[in-house]
Amino acid sequence: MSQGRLLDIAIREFGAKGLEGASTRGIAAAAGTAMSSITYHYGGKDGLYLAAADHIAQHMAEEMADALAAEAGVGEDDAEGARAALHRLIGRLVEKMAGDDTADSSLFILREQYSPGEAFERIWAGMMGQLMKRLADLVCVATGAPGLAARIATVTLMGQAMAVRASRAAVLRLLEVEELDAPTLHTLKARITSNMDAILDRMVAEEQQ
Amino acid sequence: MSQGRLLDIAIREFGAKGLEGASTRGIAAAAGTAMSSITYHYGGKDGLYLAAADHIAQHMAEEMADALAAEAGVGEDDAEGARAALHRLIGRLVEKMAGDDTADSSLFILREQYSPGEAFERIWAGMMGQLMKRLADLVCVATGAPGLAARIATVTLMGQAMAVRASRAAVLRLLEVEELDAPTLHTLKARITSNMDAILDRMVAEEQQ
DNA sequence: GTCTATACTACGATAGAC
DNA sequence: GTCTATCGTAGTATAGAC
Repeated sequence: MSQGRLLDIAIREFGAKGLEGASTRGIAAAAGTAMSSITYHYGGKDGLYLAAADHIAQHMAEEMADALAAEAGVGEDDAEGARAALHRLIGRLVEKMAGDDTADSSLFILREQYSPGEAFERIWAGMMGQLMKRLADLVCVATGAPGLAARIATVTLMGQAMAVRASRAAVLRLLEVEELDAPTLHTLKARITSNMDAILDRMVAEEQQ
Repeated sequence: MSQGRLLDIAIREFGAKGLEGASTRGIAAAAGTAMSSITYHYGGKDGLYLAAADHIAQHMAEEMADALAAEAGVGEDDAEGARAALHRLIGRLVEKMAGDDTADSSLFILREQYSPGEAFERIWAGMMGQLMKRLADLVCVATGAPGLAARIATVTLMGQAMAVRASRAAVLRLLEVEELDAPTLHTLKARITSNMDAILDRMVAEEQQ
């Protein structure tokens, strides 16, 4: 029995039904194993839930690792370098949010944010916090805005990337498409990139006035 | 037994655990009534779920009704009027998303968008679709951008407003606050408003070039 | 390590008292 | 209309075979 496969199924089930709502029987059955193997490997339902959170954090860290590493060299006063780094990171984020493979883990995270517990702690510590703080630092360097203003702007940048994931069905309805096809995604990415430049330019102007 | 109160509790439970995960026993107990009264009033679990969706649609329609009505008079070529209307509508949306009273229904809607069914149909038809299409029309008038470009821009505007709701815990962590207090919310609203102007200005420039 | 068997609790639906 | 009682099913945990 592959533990990775069991964790993927657990993420899907916990994401869809929550810790209480999902059943270890259902998860075990979907993974083609006995329920008691969950007890053996993870100590029970709660242990499986935390292991699922760790699995998400690890997977996301791997997905963003190269993108984060590539931007590690941006200096304190390299505004253009910071902006280019933001373009790459937000662009990567939009692609991830648009892809189908983030659906299950996104729902898991969305729910965990609704009532944050130990699982959110691990996801934040594992990857999410690192990424968001890095984005905020880059906004700082790109605009010269103070920390708090940069962090608030970061929230609005991330929100644009997350819209296609959190509000997928509504977005598809509004755009009158069946799925997020390549041309639509390309147009959306271009819009978000252009928005980001417009926002950063305005923040630079606000700092200078 | 107040049916409104039962539906509020149902929205909370269904939002947290999903249709399968939530239990009619738990919902009835929280509402201080017998489980069989759900069967009597709504025919069963599925009926209660759809009634909860209708309740959300009705409540949101009431909350946004005056804001939508006030913008109904914006003409076809009134770019400034359209921009002012966008400011008011998005501002209202940010406040709603920041408030605690949208937490339960937001989670219900987020989950329903993950695997849309009859319940999403009703929420979209009842309010959400109307609001998003109106926003897109206003972006059209404000920028002169064609329909598809305006709808895609609308997605990015809505995303900024929804970030504080969908990613609440992460936002609080990044901003290093315990809750979304008035000064923080004010700063965020100002940022989103300013972002919107920057985006719309850029779209106007893109159309003219 | 993975399975079956079992004990106990909680689920949704329904029938019927009032 | 709202309640209690009951049925069949499905849940977690655990013990123990292999």
